[in-house]
Amino acid sequence: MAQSDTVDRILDAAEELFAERGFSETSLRMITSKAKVNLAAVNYHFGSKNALIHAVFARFLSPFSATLETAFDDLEERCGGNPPTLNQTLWALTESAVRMPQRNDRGISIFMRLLGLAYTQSQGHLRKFLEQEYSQPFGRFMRLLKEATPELSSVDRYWRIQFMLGATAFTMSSSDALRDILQNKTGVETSVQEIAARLVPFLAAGMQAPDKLLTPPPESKVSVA
Amino acid sequence: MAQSDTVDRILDAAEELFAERGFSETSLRMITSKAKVNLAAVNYHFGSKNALIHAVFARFLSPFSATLETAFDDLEERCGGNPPTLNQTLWALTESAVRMPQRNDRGISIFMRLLGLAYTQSQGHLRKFLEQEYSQPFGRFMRLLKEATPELSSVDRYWRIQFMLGATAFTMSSSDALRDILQNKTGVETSVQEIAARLVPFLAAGMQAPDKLLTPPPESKVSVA
DNA sequence: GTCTGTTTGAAACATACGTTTGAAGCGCGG
DNA sequence: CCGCGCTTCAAACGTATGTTTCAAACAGAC
Repeated sequence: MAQSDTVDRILDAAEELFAERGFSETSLRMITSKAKVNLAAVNYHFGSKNALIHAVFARFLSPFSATLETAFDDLEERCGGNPPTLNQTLWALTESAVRMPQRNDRGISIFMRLLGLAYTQSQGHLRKFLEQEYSQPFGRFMRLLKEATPELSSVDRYWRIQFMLGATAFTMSSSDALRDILQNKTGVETSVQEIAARLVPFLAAGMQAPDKLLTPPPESKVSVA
Repeated sequence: MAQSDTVDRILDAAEELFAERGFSETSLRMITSKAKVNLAAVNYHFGSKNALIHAVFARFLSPFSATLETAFDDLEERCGGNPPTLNQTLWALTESAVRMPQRNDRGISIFMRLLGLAYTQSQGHLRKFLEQEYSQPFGRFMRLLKEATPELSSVDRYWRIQFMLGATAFTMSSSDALRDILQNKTGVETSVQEIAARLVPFLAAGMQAPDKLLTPPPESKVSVA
């Protein structure tokens, strides 16, 4: 291709390997040999391994971020002044993720897994990069969530958002494995879209759970060993 | 103490470092220098780094597993034949975790964070170790969940359990950080117990969400970039 | 006190990593 | 054809890792 396809081959290989093995556990040598390029190419084109990680994220996060912004625009316009509901907000998010232009059939899975890893493998530099690069759509999502759940105290909302993020990031980060397990056990095939379709109602219900509900642990006489 | 406290010092240091940095990112040299023991001591007493990781888990998972079993025994006895409710089951679990005999004040946080990491940093050997070592209480928990949610199809239940695990593991694995953020933003202090008290209702509500509820994405005209 | 098995200690080993180097190869305008 | 950017390549560098080695220190039994 026009602009040296070496850089794309590296990004493709890195994306896939990062997704299936994590960042620290993936060496530049694995990446370059999978991409069939010279080892030095990574440092030549990207500067460092960390910069490569950033580039991998930027490649799919930037289009996603744009798609998401227009989805939120549409949503807010459609609601004309009234704040969108929780369900609508969550759907706008998952729809944007699912509709992303894919490089290949596993695109969505990789995308999800990488996002999960980003949250999970607390690589300081990655977190910083994502925060300062994509703070706008993230902040907007938070604002929409806030307007959609006015009945929650901000502390309650804070924790429940963390729970949502957790359920999402975790599930998505191992969606491939979970799908395979289910497939083996029951023969049921599951698409990422279906997982999302099950996840959203779960999240919405949890988010709107009756109350802090400080259920006293029901009279347990557990004798601690 | 009697049986060389070297091994305990190593376990203490390893536990703490693993919890705050992850497994691959923690070197044996960090561990041994924090524990003030010789580098070779790890390989002498445990055999390998992986075996050390297993030992760290076994040290708190075995008592926990025992505590959990008696909690489930109590619960089932108290229900006399009837299957315990979802709330009861979840509470039995979190109660057991919280009531664990602690080595120090941060014990619970470390415990939680390690569990989160175990699920999250897909170290093949760890997963295998945990599966074959603690399959019994885990399987029992699954059975209780199944009996507490007979209205769910097994596929629905499967996914919702994953969502619960995700919310829990993720939240717990970063509970320290999340607590600090909230503290800085609002000045509110939060104990692990309080997090659990907020998490359980969230999980229960999500688990019992109305239905698969295949909400059609509400008429979006998103133009994908 | 001496012997024996266990534990510690300092040093080295082999390997893997991210990164750098400098020469070779390439495409292209002059 | 030459010369000049950009890119590729093989090789090396420096560092960090997990693990091994073997001698010294130790503790308890006789």
